Amino acid sequence: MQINSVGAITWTPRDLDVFLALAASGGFRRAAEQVHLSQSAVSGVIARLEDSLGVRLFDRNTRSVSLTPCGEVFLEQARLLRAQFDEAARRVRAMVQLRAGRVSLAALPSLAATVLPRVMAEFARLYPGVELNVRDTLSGAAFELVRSGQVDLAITAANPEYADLDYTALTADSFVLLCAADHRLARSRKPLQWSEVVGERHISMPLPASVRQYANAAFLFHGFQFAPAYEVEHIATIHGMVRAGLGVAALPELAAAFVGREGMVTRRLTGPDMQRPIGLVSRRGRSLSPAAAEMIRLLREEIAHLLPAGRTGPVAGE
Amino acid sequence: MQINSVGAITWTPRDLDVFLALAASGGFRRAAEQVHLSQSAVSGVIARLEDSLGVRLFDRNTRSVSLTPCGEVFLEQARLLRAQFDEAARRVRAMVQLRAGRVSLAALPSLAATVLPRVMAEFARLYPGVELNVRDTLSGAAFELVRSGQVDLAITAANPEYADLDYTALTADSFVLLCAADHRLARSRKPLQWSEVVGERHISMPLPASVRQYANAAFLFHGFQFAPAYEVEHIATIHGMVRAGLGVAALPELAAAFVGREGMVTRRLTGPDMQRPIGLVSRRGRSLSPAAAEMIRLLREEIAHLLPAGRTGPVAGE
DNA sequence: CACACTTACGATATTCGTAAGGATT
DNA sequence: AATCCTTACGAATATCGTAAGTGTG
Repeated sequence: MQINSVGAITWTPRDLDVFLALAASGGFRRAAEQVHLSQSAVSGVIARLEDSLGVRLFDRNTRSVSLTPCGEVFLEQARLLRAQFDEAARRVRAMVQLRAGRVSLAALPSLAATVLPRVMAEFARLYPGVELNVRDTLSGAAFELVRSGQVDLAITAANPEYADLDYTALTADSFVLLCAADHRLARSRKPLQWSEVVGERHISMPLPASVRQYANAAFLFHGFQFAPAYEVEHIATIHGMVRAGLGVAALPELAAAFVGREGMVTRRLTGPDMQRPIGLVSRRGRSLSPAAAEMIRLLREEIAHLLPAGRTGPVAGE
Repeated sequence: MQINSVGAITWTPRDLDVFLALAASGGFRRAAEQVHLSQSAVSGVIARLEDSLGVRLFDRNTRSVSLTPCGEVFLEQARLLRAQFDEAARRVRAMVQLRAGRVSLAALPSLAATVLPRVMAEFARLYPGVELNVRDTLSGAAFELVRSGQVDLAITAANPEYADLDYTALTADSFVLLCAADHRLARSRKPLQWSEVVGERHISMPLPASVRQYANAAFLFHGFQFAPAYEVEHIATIHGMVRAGLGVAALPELAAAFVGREGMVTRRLTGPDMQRPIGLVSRRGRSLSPAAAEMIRLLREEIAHLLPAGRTGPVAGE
């Protein structure tokens, strides 16, 4: 009964439920049952509520309980508040349960065009509520996008320049040679030595592409300058040209894995290792969204499926 | 660290403030200062919050604290929630402080046209945020409107038929006679006996009006049948007709008080008391809105001002 | 080595339930 | 006379703060 100076608001969702139950049931005892409390507890909650607002919220008599005009106003607000509580919890839980959210990632074009689409399709099928966002960029740009927070994740070749970012290896991509089915080198399926392919007409990508950089390095490692006959931007173009017999292509196996196989043959390139390390890049110390974590899981699964067994180390012949 | 089964949500506005402070300040110690708590308390609040949602909301390291993706989502929700809390308190308080709300009342036409407008103007001036709603109705309708909750309040003549409603007397209205300034009865200002006015040409209202009912009763009380020469609906019409010398009018003093005085004279009608009890009607056991309570206060004030001193009892001659 | 979050533990405050009290129909 | 809300009081629970612990830059 004392007229306090309208204390700070400290209502819990529970208090609101009690209020709503009382407003709905029109009786302290009935309300108490609904919320699994004793009447006296309900009475206490209501008293505190009224105290904190400085107004009587209910007109009580022994027969019935009804809202005062202020109570009506508060009822409206309490409903909104309750809904907002539920909404807050719902949103976060939807995100945790992968029913909502967004995952954005950057990937090397050679991966974005090959392994990634499968994973994306699977992800979209499993989690239709999650927005999916992919950018196919060169390796440097991928790192930058992660660093600036524009993407959650990048799947790209390792790069020690970006030591401030977390890199976790996924696999190491060995090179294969892709050639037309009627090509001379297509007669056998056995692994090839790099020296056997140096003299061919090669089709590759321009220098900024990691595919090309690793190819250059591989040739250099064996004492040759890599001078491709053609330089094209897209993996699909390489594919078409190889099939047409314009030349052969030395490609990381993940980049070659999904080109249509018809009319072409891939042969493993062995010899001193020249592998492309592929991994995931994310901001150090920042946790990933549940959706991004799940995307990683699916990626790992897909790659494990493609490159079975202990295929993270050097590649032996098939 | 234990993975609880995502407990029920029991966040207080305080918890939200702690969360918001931490998100804004990026440090437990700084957040603790902002909300006047110890770091450990802040740590505890955040831990409980994360526990209740089943997700980590912040990435912490010794140097900095930053929101996780789920934390970002929760931040958005927490802001809305906080705003909704404030809004709820604000709405109710605005109502208590008469900065918002609505008061609807019914009044007898004879009052609605005379005393009420002044009070309404004063109310509107003092509390511009409060919506004002008046219906001028006959006595019976006024009671019905209160009973059905369509108006908060009625100001009308007492009626024992509506014993289920609260009636609190405001005043008792004595009758006065209104006549043109050049009328024979206007020569004196002294109180009149009812017997002196029986023979005049009277102007009154149709039977349903309480003004007419009380006039009938007054005449009957003195042994006469009241047979007005004219019956008109509106007080302003009576006013015009009286001034034009078409007749005189026996009116309750509140109903006569505000007719323009020019060209007319009022004389008190004394003799055996025949007063019209005027009072406030509201629903029994239902509290009034702060605005309605204030309206009552202003009404009382205005009436006390009009009918000074102990003028609630029988009316002596001026 | 310094700074900042986490955990442990004792003190405090709040809340709940039982039971008695009071008021209204 | 019955019903229902309010108040009082003891018990349980939860929270806060101090202080020590741990990990990171």
